[in-house]
Amino acid sequence: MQQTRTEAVAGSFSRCLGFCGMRLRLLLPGRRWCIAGVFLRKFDGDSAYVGMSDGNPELLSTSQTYNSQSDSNEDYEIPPITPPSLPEPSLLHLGDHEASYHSLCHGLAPSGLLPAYSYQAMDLPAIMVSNMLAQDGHLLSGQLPTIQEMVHSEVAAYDSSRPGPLLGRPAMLASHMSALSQSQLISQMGIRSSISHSSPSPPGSKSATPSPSSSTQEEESEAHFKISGEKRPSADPGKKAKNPKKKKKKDPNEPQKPVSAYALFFRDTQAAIKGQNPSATFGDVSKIVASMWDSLGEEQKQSPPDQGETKSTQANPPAKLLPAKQPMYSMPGLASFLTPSDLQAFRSGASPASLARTLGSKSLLPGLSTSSPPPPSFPLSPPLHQQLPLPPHAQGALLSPPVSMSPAPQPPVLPTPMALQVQLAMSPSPPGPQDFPHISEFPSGSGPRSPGPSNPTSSGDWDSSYPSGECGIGTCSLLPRDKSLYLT
DNA sequence: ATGTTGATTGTTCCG
DNA sequence: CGGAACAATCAACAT
Repeated sequence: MQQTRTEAVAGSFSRCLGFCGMRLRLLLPGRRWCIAGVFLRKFDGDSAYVGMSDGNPELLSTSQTYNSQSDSNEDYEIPPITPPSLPEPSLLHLGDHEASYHSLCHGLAPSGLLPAYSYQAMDLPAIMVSNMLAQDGHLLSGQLPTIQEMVHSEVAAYDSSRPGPLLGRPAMLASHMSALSQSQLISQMGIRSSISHSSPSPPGSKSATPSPSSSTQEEESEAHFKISGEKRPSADPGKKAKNPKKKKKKDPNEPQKPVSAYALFFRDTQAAIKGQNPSATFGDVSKIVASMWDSLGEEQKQSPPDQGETKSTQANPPAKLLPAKQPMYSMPGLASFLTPSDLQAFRSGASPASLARTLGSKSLLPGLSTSSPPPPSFPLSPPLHQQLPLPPHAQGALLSPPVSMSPAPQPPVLPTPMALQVQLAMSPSPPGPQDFPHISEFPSGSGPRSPGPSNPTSSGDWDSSYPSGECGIGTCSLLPRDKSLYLT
């Protein structure tokens, strides 16, 4: 079964003709190919979204294949998988985000099938999305659901417009949640966070008490209770006694302190983790997040946690750097790309520590420390984590199978243009030559890069299309910067 | 101590 | 008394 499904997946959309930085070239069913300029993709097991070069997401549906080949999509038996050995840190340095793609895209496996673990990864429910920026760089928060929403609601938004494949099956994997590589998580988050932050408004409006008044709290609170009819917290019974001092009521009017970087990180990450592994408890998630956090590297942690959110920081430029509408804290979330396997790794005890090690800060922050990227030693059969940052040409060689494809532009599934969130990430602190010219190209959508004309049959083509630099660390460094953004 | 999320529990009010 | 609405608490972890 696994194979079957895997195959389906591979056949449907995982032929990765090339992947570089934020661009993904995919071979679609019907021999069509597309360049996903940006993306983010969401997998709910049946489908994947890929941001198209034109900024519109492309839905790659695999459901047909699945259906035809498997009895029920709903119940996959996914045996616990042992994640392939984690890649060397060095391998990760570039590609957090590639990692996720690889899981999907490395259709190059000898058998043409994706490794089981890959398939599992795809199976996971929510992964997702990102680049919520409009082509012009505006955040699409209003148009696209936040990641969290997507994760939890399982893509409701998309589903609504798309009958078919995209059903999330959140619960399905709970028990099998499998391993996610930290790197993937991180990379995913990187992309995603921007989204989530775009809609800062806490969903839980309930707590969002707009405490109107601002006088003495006590009085106020009392008045509030009276007026609203709500009950004031009566002397807490049992639990409170337990830890009475734990929470003292704080002044509603009191300015909120900046949330710590870790908190933000947690926020972004947990959604992804949960999405993939609904059954994960808070404790589990917390541990995972902690591991990931560790993996991020001290360097970043050291940065003052006053992110953009903090007003005080506004003096700092992140805001300036970022496109207008960008949330200050636009660290791309890892969340979206979490793969089950990653979680599994964590859960399985697969030593978070080791993971952390693996994900050393450098891995995550290529841009920052592109330093010693040992030659990619990733296995031929690339396991899950083949996120390696290969030089463009190298990637081309590896990733682009000789496939002939005919250009076939596909109608964007989503109304909302996906944006290159990357821009955001990049804009802030460009360690290198980061003007991603190509980015500007993409938005045009119908540009040359688009599915049409170009006939990316050969890696060379791919390469030529995209300057080597793109795949280089510099480009990939976008993700890595995620954390930095948090910390910014 | 505070923050992260989500579930649970406890409290109060109303019909 | 049951239901609704809301607040408080808890979990693990980092700051």
